[in-house]
Amino acid sequence: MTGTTPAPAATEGRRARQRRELLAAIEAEARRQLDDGGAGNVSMRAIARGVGLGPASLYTYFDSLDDIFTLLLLSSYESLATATATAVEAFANDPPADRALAGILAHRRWALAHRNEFNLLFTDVLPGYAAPPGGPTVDAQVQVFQPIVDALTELGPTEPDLTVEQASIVVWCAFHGAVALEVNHHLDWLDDPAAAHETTVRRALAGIGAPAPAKTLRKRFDRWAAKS
Amino acid sequence: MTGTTPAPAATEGRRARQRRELLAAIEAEARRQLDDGGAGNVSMRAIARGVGLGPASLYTYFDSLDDIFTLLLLSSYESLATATATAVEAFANDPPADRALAGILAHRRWALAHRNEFNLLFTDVLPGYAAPPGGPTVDAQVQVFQPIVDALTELGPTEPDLTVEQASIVVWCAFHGAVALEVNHHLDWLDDPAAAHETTVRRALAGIGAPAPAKTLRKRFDRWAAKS
DNA sequence: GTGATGTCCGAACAGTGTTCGGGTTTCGTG
DNA sequence: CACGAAACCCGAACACTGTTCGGACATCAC
Repeated sequence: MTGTTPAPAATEGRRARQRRELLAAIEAEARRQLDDGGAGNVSMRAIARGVGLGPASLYTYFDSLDDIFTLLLLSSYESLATATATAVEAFANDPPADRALAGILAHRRWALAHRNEFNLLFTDVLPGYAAPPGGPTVDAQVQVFQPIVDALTELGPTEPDLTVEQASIVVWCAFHGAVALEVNHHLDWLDDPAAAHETTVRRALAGIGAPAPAKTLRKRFDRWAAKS
Repeated sequence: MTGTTPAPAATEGRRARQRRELLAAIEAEARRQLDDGGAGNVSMRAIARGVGLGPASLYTYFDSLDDIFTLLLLSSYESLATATATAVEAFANDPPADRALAGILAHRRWALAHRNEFNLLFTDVLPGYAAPPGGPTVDAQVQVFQPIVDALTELGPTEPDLTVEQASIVVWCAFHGAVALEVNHHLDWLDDPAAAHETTVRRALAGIGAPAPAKTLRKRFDRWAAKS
C-alpha cells in the first residue's frame, strides 16, 4: 500500500534492498505522523528518529521536506483513486447513477478514514509548498474522480442545457463540500452525518436530472465495504 | 474592521490607548502574515518584529500563538458574516431564493478575496489547535450562514420529505464545495469558475425544489458588489 | 584491487514557541 | 503627592525545526 514503491527487481543487491526497505519505512513513518497531528506535524527530524537515522541522512533520499510531502500526496491520491475505482467496479452491474453513488460513498468512507490525507490533498495546508511543475500530482488529480465521471458520462446529457462536464462539476462540488465539512468537524452537530451526505448527493443528482439510484444502495454499499 | 476591538471608552488613559492600538497592530500584522503564506506562516517572533517588540513582550497580550489564531478565527468569522449579511440585506426586496443566492455569491466573493482565512475557518490547518471549550468560535460558526438559512427558511418546506434543515445542508454543502475547490486551485482549469459556481448553486436549489432565482441576479450582484 | 558512488553522521546556522528573571513605566489609591 | 501594585518590555535561555557542510565508512562496478 505504499503506492510508489517499485516492484523488487529479479536480481537485487544488498544495497538496493536496504534502500527500498528504508524508503518504505520513511514513507510509513511520515504517514504515521501525518495521520496523528496533520501536515504540520510531519517533520524531517522526527522521521529520522523514527527510522533510526541522523537528521542529515534523510537528505540522501529526499532533497527537502517538500519532496516527502510530494510522495505523501501522490500515494494518497493513489489510495483514494483505488478506493473509488474498486467501489465502482463492485457495482459494475448496476445502472450508471448507482455506480456513481457507490463511488461517492467510497470517497466519503476513504476521507473519514484518512482525514489528514484528505485535507492534504484538497486544501493548501503547507506554507510555501508548490507542486513540482511538470510533476505527476496534476495528472493524479484528474484520475482520482475518473470512475465517477465515467459513470456520469455513461448517463449522457440528462438535460438540454447541461454538458456532462458541467454536470460532473455540480455533483463533485456537492459531495466534496459534504465530505470536507464532515471531515473538519463542521457537521458534528448532526445526528446522522451519513444520511446528510447521502441526501446531499441524491439531491445533486436530482438537480442535474439524473435518474435516482436505488434506495437500498447505501445499505448494499455498507455491506460490501464491511467485508473488503 | 478588527472585529473584536472594544469601542474606545469615553475617558481613556494613556496606557489603555497604547494597549488598544498595539492589540490592533498585532492583529493587523498577524493577518498580514496569514494572507501571504497561510496559517503556517504566522509566527510569534515575526509578529513581534512587525510591531517593534521583543518576542517575549507579546506574551503580555496573548498566552500563546493559539490565542492569536483564536482572534484571527473570530474576526474572520465576523468578516464573512457581515459580508453575507450585507448582501442579503441589499436584496431584501427580492424573493427568498434570490436573497439566498445573493448571500451565496457574497460568500464566494469573500472567500476568493481571503483564501487563507477561508481555509483557516473551514479546514483544520493547525497541528494541535483546539477551539477554546466554552469559547465563542462555536457560536460564530452558526451565525455565519444565518442570513442564507433565514432566506431558505422563508421558502418553507419545498418538498414533502425534506425539512428546512436538510435543505439548508444540501445547499450549504454545494456552495461550500464549489468555493473550497476553487479557493484551493482545483478548478483552475475551468474557463469560467464563476459560472460553474452559479450553476452548482442553481442546480442545488433546483434539487431541493426551490424556485429558480432571477437569471439576471448574478449580474445585479456584481454591479452591487463593485460599488460597495 | 581500486576508484567512484552511495550512505551515514556530528556539528553548525538560522529560524521557531515559550519561559524566566529582572528592570522600567504607568496607574489607582491612600 | 507618594507609594505600592500592576502592567509592560526586554535579553537570555531551552528545546525544537529545516538544511548544509565536511568527513568517515561501506558497497559497487570494472
